[in-house]
Formats: sequence, C-alpha cells, structure tokens
Amino acid sequence: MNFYLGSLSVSTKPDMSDKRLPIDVIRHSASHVLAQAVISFFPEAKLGIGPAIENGFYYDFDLDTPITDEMLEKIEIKMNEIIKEKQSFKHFDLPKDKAIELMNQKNQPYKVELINDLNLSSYSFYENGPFLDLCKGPHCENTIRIPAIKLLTVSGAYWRGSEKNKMLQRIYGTAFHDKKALKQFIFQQEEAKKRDHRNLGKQLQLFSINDDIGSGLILWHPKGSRVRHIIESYWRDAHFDANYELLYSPHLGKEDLWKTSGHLDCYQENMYTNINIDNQDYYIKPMNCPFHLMVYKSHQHSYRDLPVRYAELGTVYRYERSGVLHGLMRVRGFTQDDAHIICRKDQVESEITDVLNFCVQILKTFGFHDFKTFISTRPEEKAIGDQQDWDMAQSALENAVKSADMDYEIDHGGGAFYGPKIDIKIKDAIGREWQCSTIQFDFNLPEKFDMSYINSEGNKERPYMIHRALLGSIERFFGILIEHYNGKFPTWLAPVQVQILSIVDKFSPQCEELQKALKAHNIRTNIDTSSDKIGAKIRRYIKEKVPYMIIIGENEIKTGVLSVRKLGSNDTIQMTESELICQIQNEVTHKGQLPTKV
RNA sequence: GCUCUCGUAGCUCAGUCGGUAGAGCGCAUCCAUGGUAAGGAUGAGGUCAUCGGUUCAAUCCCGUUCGAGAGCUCCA
Repeated sequence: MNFYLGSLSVSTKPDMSDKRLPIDVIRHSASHVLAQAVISFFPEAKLGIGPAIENGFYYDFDLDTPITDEMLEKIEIKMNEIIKEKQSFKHFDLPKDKAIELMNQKNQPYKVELINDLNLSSYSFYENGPFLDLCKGPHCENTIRIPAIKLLTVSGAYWRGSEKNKMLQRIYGTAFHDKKALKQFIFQQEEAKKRDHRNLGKQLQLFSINDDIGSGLILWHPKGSRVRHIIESYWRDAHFDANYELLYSPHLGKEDLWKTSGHLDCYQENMYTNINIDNQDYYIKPMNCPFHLMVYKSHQHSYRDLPVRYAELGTVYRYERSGVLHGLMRVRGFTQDDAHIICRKDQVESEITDVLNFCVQILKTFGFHDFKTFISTRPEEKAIGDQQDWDMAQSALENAVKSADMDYEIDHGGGAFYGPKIDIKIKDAIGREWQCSTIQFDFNLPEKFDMSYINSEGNKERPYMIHRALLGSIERFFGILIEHYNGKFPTWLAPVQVQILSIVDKFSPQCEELQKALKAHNIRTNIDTSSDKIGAKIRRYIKEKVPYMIIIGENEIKTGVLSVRKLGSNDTIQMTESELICQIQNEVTHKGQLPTKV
C-alpha cells in the first residue's frame, strides 16, 4: 500500500557517523525540502504525502495553480537555496489530539486525515527552518547533506491512489549521493528515451498506430512483420521440438462459452461488447483458454495420452482504458504465445520443470540472461481448489525453480484465486526489468468445463491444468526487444541482414548477382544502386542499423573479394562470398547475441 | 476514465503579441559517376487535428470532439 506517509516505508536508521546516508533518507529529506520550496511560493498549498521511491521521491500537493515547467525550475532553484542554508531537521513527538490540533492550525486537512487513520499512541514530526511535517523519519541531520537533487516531472495523482478522491499535483524528483551519480541517472533516463521503441519503430519503419484505425491497434509494417515472422517461426519450431501441438482458434465465441469459463462474470470489463449474429450473442476473445479446452474436450482422453500440450499464437482483444495505452507495450489487440498443459498429478512437477527450462532457453535466445522469478501463493481470501492441491502445486513450482538454479522470491498470498504461479522478470540492456513469462496453475477451468480423462482403473478423473506464456505478448515483447537492442537487431532477427551498395550505379548487375547468391542461402538482402555517393549510402544504412554492408566497386569486381562493413565498425573487412555466407549462417544458427554495450 | 501538457508538410520542428505559414530531412526531376557518416540545382507537398463561438478578420483567443505524451489506476 503506497498511500501512507512515505516515511513509514523507510526503515533504515541513519548512521550519522557514516558519510553516506541511506539513499532513501536523502531522498525523503529532499521531498521535505521540495514541499518547503512549494509552500514558499504557494502558502495555500495543502500537503499530501512525500515518500522516497525507487528512483527518487515525490510530493503531492493540493494546489489550484497548475505547476508549469518554468515553475518547476524555480522550485528547484529554491530547493538548492534551502539546502545551502544548512537547516537542521528536528524531531519531536505529539499525542494524537495535539498532533491534530497542530495540523489543523497549519491548515493541513490531509495530514489530519492521516493522523486519524494511523491511530498511533504518538505522532512523529520533523521540522526544518520554517517547515513542519508529520513524518516518521528518519532524516539527514541537516539539509546540506542532500548532495544532488533534480526535479523531473509534474503529474496528477489521486489522494491515496483512489479515483474517488481528489486529483492532486505530484512533483517527481530524484536525489543522489553525489553529482556524478545524479548525472549517471540522467544519462540512463536519456538513454531510455533515445531507444524508445515508439521512435525507433517509426525511424526503422517497423510498425505504426493509426488514428483512423484506433488506439492500441498495431499496424505491422514490412520490416516489423519480417522480424515478427522470424520470432514466430523460431517459436513454432521450438514448440514442436518441445513436444507441443500447435492450435489455431477463432477470434470469437458464443456467450455461453464465456459464461461457462467465468469470463463474463469476472472479466467482462475488459471484454468488448457483444456482437449479435443470428440472434446469438458472441464475444471477441480476451483469452484463448476456453478454445483450447474445447479442443481437449472434443474427444475422450486416456491417462496414457497425457500430458497434452496445446500452444497457440492466439490474438486476443481486451479493452484497456485510453490512458494506459503505450506504444507496443500496452495495446488493445495482441498476440499471446499461449499454451495450456493438461496433465496428471504425477506429471505436474516434471511439466513445470520442463516449462521453466524451455522458457529460459527461449529468453536466452533473444539475448536476455538476467532473470528473477517470483512464486505467488494462495491468497488469504476466496481461493478455489483444496489446500492439498495448492500445496502440491506450490511445491512443484518451488522445486522447479530450485532445480533450474534460479533466484526466487515468494509473494505470499499473491496468487490468483484459481491457482499459484511463477512470474519471470528479465533485465534489459539498460537495467530495466520486464515481466513477460508467467506459468500459472488453474484449478478453476477444469472444473468449469468438466474436463476429465480415464485413469488406469477405468474411472473418470480430473486433470491438472497449467497455463503459460513465455514471451507474454508478441507486440510487447517486440517493443522490449527493440529497446533492449536499441534497434540494432542481431543478424538472425534483422529485417535486412545485408545491404549491398554500389560505388557507381553502373555496377547494378553485379549487385543483383550477389543478392541472388545470398538469397539462395536465405540471407535477407537489399541493394542500393541509387546515384548517391558511397558516403551518403553508408550513412543511410548505419541509421537503418543493417548488420552488414557490402560495397561493390571496381576493385571488388576485379578481385572477386567482397568489402564488408559491419554495423558498429568503421573498418571494411575483405572476405570472400562463401566466408560471408558462412559467418552470417553461423550467427543465425547460434542466435542469443547480447546487445552492444551502452 | 481522471489531472496536466500538447496537436503546424511523409518525418523532426520553427513561427505568427489575431491579417490564411517556414527550415532541415525525405520525395520528384535534372546536373554530377563520385571509394567508406550528407555533391549540387530546381520542384511538388499544409483547410496549421476536428467542429463551433468571439472578431471586419482565427492556425493563434474561448469552448467541443478526436488523438498523443507524462502520471494516477489497471495490466500481457
């Protein structure tokens, strides 16, 4: 819960003898200075909360005047003045009634609300200079110990995170131990901005989103489609190798199907409205599960048939509120790399282990090597399935993670009502974490769809069901890949692998000949025989981030040796056609290339 | 959905304190045939997102709708 006094989340005691205070203490102190600066400009501002957060701090204000970017600059200047004044942070406690009296006197209704709700025996306050705040602390001894600050953005935030409450203005800022660390942080932010998949998607002509088509609906351009096709081909081959069967299922289904599955009860707010066909209501699918289960149910299964592994690149549509849409990362129509494993109890653990290893294999192929796993267990309230099944499933998940030798954390009570799960987070080239993969037990759907198999005694038995997605959504994963590689796709993924450049346009026939030869080896090649100078052409394909450029001129034609320029290198390497083909094929076979260092 | 900010050529962006607009890249044509990050010239392209209001006059001011961005909330 993030709506308490931010200070409550700071548990570290400051050690004043240590020159390096905990970063949260510095940031939290900086948030007080921020509030102090804002109050100095707007004495009427009502204070919300001001905690330290992962990459900095914020403070919420109820203030009628909108805070502009220029104002933000002024506030930051003021903050630096306050810091230089070396104001001491003084701490004192008050009983509840006195605390409320003090905050009423300061005209701070939100603080009064917090005091009332916290219900403690005494309330802690911090004071520095003219500024006073309800706060558990701890703080720096004085403001000069806040070494480097920067204000970042202003945005809206609901009081206590609830849409029902008033929207306050939130100022985000950050603080670091020294100017160098602050600079590094700003550099990282800028780096993230530079490799924003929305910009790269436009520059590299990978995809677009068209207003006339609709928000959150992706148009895959030829180059993006090419990359997607490569991803999907690899994915399909890998799934066949791992003994999955691949399915295709329709994009909509009758109302009764979604009633049975429970989606109309539990998920309707994310589903698009009904389509009436021949007096029957149909719904566009937000998930693939019911279709896969229907395939399972299309005939009777023996215990000998299990496990059944059905996978599909299934395109689903979900209503997402307009404000949450974001490039490829959050869309309204997307393709899940979905699978459902239906198995016997005695197969559960090995299935989970296999899925986990398979998942790691696939993620590594795409250049991700840093993983964190989270096991979410049975929620306290309303969960279906008996405790034995939950225990069995949870230990299967834990054993699988252990045997894969992966670090994991347990999120107690964090599972869905229908079963426990493992989520896997991957770290990208600039240290950001993304959750793509999820492996979930489902004790619900087998019940609802009355799934069964015939056991060795000839009796009907309920199978176990595991739902999993490895890349998550192809759209989102593509967005993450673009940013991970900064648009410089490794050779096996690059939409164009080789760009052939002629020095002079009269060498076109030789270029075409080479292209034909490379194409015969499944190498994706384009030719530029335009009348631009070679320097201009090289510049163009560096910007297009093509892995290989081959320059064809008089010398090459005479010697029969190719001049090859690799992306990221300013030198040309001489190699024969077969050497080049061999090198590219080698990269394509091995995959898994890491992004270049930032 | 909510708060704030924004919407000018295919792209990135100037600009007009109210008198219907400009650059660079890209595109087209021509000249140039040049060896490793931009050769030169000419030209085409815009109801200044939409609808309405104020005004002699709106791209600019006010309001509406649509869309985008940063957040909140939610989530793959």
